[in-house]
Amino acid sequence: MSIAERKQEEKQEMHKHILNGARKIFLEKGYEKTSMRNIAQEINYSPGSLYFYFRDKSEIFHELHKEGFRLLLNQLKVLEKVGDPFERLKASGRVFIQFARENKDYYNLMFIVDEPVKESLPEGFQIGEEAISYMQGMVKECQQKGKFKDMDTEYFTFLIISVVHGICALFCKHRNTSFTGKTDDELMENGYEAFVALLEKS
Amino acid sequence: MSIAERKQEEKQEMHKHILNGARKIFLEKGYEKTSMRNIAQEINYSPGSLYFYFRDKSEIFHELHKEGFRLLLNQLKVLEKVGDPFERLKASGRVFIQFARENKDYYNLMFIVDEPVKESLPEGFQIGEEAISYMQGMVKECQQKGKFKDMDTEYFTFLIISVVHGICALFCKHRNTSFTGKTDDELMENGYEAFVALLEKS
DNA sequence: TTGTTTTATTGAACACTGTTCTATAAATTT
DNA sequence: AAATTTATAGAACAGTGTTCAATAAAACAA
Repeated sequence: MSIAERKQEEKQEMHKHILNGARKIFLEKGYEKTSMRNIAQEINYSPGSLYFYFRDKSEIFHELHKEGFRLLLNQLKVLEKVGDPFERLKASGRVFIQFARENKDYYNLMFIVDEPVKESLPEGFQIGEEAISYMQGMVKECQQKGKFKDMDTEYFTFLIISVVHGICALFCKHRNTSFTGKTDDELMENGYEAFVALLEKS
Repeated sequence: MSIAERKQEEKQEMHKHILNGARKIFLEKGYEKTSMRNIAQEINYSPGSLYFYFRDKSEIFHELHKEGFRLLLNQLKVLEKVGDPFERLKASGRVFIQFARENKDYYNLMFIVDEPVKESLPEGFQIGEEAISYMQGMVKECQQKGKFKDMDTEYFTFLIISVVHGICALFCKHRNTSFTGKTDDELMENGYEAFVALLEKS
């Protein structure tokens, strides 16, 4: 089975190779403006060959989608050592926002563009559900320590996610140019800190 | 100049007629999946003729974009009679969320899809800036009455917009199916009320 | 080493897209 | 009645995602 193994490895390498080309183009031009021919050209392949490795364009995109989540979750992982759940919760929001700022294109692919998410739901957004229950776990911990006692756990979790996503979504669409004299970074950071201040008063 | 006037009116009617067909298709299928041929077919016209009335596809879309804003602003207008700025602010959020819920497709066209916004910026997002300064005005009023005194006006306004938009954006992408046992409506409403509760404690 | 079967790869083809342009018909003006 | 403007249609262009038959290369069987 040595040859079969090598074959499989080669196929995986080609898989990665396509993904590398696709990532570059996708992050450069976004989903809609990236064509299969663009990707093929990037790695000097024929367009048809891509379909030997991927079902369709959305499957390629979806791999990158998952990649983005892995990246984000890795950055959140360093917060595991933060003992106090409220501190951890606050820091999670900061890390999330920082991720969106530093990886605007990934964030777009992960949370804004929705073309291919619909079809590939089954295993597709499981990782998103994990993220939600991760947040919900932190909120519960906080509540066990006396914070946000009078809040419904689910609604409150949904609110927190909404706040953070709202900040990032506005940033990604650069709809926030209307705030004069403040940079995007300042708005996101201080906007979030305003929310933290509200939480702390609660 | 009577004939010229009639001509102009006829042209405006055709303009509207195209817009009506386009609105139907756009709201049915979204921006990307709507083609000029779809729109032309809807009103039994040739694709090329659309370009006699509109520069391109994005211009048609942009008219509907503005239409959505007019709709939303009309619904917000009824809140003018609410005297207390904090009550008005809270109600504005509710109206906004209700608008997104009842007009998911418009909301998508207005705040999520970004294809044509880039090019048509000049007069294009002025209406968005107005909305922001409207919000900021309310926040200022609240502050003059002693509410949120220790908050920076701009950041706090940005936060509020982020909260509301975040809730609506999650709803529009139905990314919130991961919350078991709660409907979208419940999540949006009670998620927002959780935020209101935070504001009231402040 | 042959012949046979998998495995990859290509490039043409299909049906679509937004947009442009020419030809033409209709309406208006001269 | 002739000339001119206005409006419409439909073909054409370059692009899209995707499919498919032909083919080359590699692996396996004899």
